[in-house]
Amino acid sequence: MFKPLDPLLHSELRLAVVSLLISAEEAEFPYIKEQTGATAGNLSVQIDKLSAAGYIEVEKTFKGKKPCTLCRITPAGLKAFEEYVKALRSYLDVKQ
Amino acid sequence: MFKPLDPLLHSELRLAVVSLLISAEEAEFPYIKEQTGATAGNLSVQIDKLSAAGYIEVEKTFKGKKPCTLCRITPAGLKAFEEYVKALRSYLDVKQ
DNA sequence: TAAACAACTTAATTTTATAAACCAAATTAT
DNA sequence: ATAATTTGGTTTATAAAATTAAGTTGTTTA
Repeated sequence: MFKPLDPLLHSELRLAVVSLLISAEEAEFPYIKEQTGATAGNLSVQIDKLSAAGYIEVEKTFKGKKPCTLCRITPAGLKAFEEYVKALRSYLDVKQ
Repeated sequence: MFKPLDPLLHSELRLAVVSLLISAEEAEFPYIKEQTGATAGNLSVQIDKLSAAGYIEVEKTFKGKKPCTLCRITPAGLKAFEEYVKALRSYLDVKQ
């Protein structure tokens, strides 16, 4: 009846990050922070979790002298997102 | 960009309960328990939260001699669900 | 050169979800 | 009759998660 929802994606902030990265293909930490309205601490933690799960990849470079954290979606992340959306439909597609 | 998600509905079990009640218009505790696969304790807690928020109404009656907890969606619950789905779209509608 | 800022991370706190334990009444078995 | 089991839950305790607050490192600006 109801398909289980990937707990890693069933989180407002992590879902926003993944959604953003699917659209953007690549984004910097401050940009994600601005777009999601998250605090830096929260975002840092959630990015770590997505990265640990292999849903995104994080590259730490420099932009001139400033550190720059670049994030990208991975194929696994894209697949997980698609599965999540499919599972969600079992909750949302309700004949009223 | 990303609309906030009603935390009361952004929970796997509570979303399942509301989804079920929108389809069924009325359901008993054991039936909801079976359909969602939840434990009685967890379900009891989440039903309380939905009820406290006015998203569902809970009627305690008897079926013969056995207690029977009946749940129904309320107009507020239906509206909240619709808003939630609308908000979710801001995360899911992603042009790949 | 000291204060403020950028870009984070780590640690602490709060919130939330889940599970375990419990309760009361009814049914079934002995 | 009464002891054990089942039904239908609730309450309390624990585990996990999200969020915030504090701290770090290096940089720019006054």
